[in-house]
Amino acid sequence: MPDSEYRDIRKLDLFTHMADDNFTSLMRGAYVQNFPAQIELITEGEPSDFLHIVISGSVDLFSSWNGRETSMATVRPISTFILAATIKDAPYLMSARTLEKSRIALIPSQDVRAIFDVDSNFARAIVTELAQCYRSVIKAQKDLKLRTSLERLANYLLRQQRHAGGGAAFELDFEKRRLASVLGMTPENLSRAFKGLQPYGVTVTGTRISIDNQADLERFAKPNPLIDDFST
Amino acid sequence: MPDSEYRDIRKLDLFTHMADDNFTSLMRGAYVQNFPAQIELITEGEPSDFLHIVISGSVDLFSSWNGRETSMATVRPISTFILAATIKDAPYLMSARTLEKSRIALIPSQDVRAIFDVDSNFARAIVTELAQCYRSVIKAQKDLKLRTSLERLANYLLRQQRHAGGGAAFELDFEKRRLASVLGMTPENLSRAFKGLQPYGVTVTGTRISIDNQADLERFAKPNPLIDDFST
DNA sequence: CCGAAGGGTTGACATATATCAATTGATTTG
DNA sequence: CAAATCAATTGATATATGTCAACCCTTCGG
Repeated sequence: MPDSEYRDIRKLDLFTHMADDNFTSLMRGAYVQNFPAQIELITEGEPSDFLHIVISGSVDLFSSWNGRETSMATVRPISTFILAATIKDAPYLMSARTLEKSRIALIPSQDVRAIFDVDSNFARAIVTELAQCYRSVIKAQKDLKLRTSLERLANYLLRQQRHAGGGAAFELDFEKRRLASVLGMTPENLSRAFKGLQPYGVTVTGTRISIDNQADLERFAKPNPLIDDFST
Repeated sequence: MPDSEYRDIRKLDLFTHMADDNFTSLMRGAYVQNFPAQIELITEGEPSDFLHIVISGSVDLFSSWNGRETSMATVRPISTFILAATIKDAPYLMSARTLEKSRIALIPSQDVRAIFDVDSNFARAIVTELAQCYRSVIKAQKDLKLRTSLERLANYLLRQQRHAGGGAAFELDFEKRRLASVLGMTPENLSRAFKGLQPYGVTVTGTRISIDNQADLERFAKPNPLIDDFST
C-alpha cells in the first residue's frame, strides 16, 4: 500500500486515535485491491470476513428480496462500510458493488475484533462511528415514513446543493436510476417528480440541477435538521 | 431503587460486564420514576440529558414532521433507549411517550459518557448494543423499501407468532392503530390488510390472531432472516 | 457512418395507499 | 345504566405510485 494511502486511512476518525502498534498490525493483515466497475464485492447473507475501506471510486450498498432490489446507501472515499457486521461477527445485511473503478482496502474482521478488544481508543472510535451510522439510518427512516416521494426529492436536492457548496446550480452525484432507488421510487416516478418540482423553481438539464427559487423550494421541502443534517 | 430492580438492570448486556464500582457509580446518579400512560418522556430535538431504561410498562418511540407522525419502535422491559444520542451528546432524533403506566430509570448522559471513557468492558458492551440497534434499523428499512404493506403485515404476524411461542394463535402486543403506524400505513389500510390475508388463512378477532394455514402464509410472506430475524 | 445498447423520458393504465365520512362496537365515566 | 369516548371498521373516493410500452437521446463499437 502506498504511503499516502496508509496515511489517509490513518486519518479516518476510526483509526486516528488508536495506538501506532495496533494500527500497523491492522494494516499488515490488510490488502488493497483495484476493482473494475460493477463488481459485486460482498453479498448479503455471507459471513463478514473483512472490514472494507473505499480508498477511491464509489460503492453502492443494496439489498434484495423476492426479486426486488433497493439501493440503501452509497459509500464514497475515504470511509469504511459494514462495520456493524464485522463487529458482531454476523452476516452482511447488504450487498455491495462498485459503481466505478474503485480501490478498496480489506481488513480481516477477526483482526478488527482482536484490536478492538485491546485498544480502548479504537473501541471508543468504533462506538462513535456506529452511533453516527445508527443515527443516519434513523434519519433515512424518518425521511421514508414521513415524506412523500416529491418531498424526499426536494430535500435531497437541498442536501446535495449544500454538499456541493451551496450555489444555485450543481451536479447530481448519482445516476438517476440509482437516485430513484435510494429515494425509494421508480426511475419513471423520479422523472415525474423532477417535473413536479418545476413550479418551485427547479430546472434539470441532464445531471445538472439549478435551483432558481431557493425560498420557494425550501418552503415546499421544509428541511429539518433532525432528518436532513447528516453531521449531527 | 429496590434491590431486585438494581439486579435486573445489572443483568442487561449493556451493564453485565462492567466493573462493580462503575456500575454502582452509574446507579448512584440515576433516579427511577413512575409515569402514567401517555406521558411524553422526551421530545425530539432536545439535548440528550439522560439514558433511559424501561423497567416496566412500555414506551413508544415516534417522530414527527410537518404535522405527520410515525411510530419508529416500541421499547419493552428491560431495555434502554436513545443510547446513540447519549453517546454522541447529540439531540434526540425521536420522541418517546409511555404507552401505559411505566417505571423508567434515568441515568445522566454525562455519567454514561464518563464511565464509558474509563471502563473498556462497558465501552465494548456499548459497541455491541449499538451494532445491534444499527442492524435492526437496517432490517426495518429493508422491510419498508422492499415490501408492500400486505407483505409487511404478513411478516410481522409471523415474527410476532414466533415471539409468542410459535403456536397457531397469539395476541398482538400492539394497539392496531400503532401497529399501523409502525408498519408504515394508516389504520384503515391495516384493517383492509388483515382482510387481505384471510385467503392465506389468517383470522383476526380483536387482538387475537390465528394462523390457520402456516405454510400458505409463509409462502406468501417469504420471511427472510436478513430482514425478520431480530437476533442476528 | 451505422446500429446496438442503455439510460432517460413520456403516456396510458393498473394498483396501492390515503383520505373522508359514516357506522359499529367496546370501554369508560358520571 | 346511559352518555360519552375512542378504537376499529367499512364504503366511496382521491391521490400517489408502480407498471408497461414506446420513444428519444447519447454513447460506443464496428
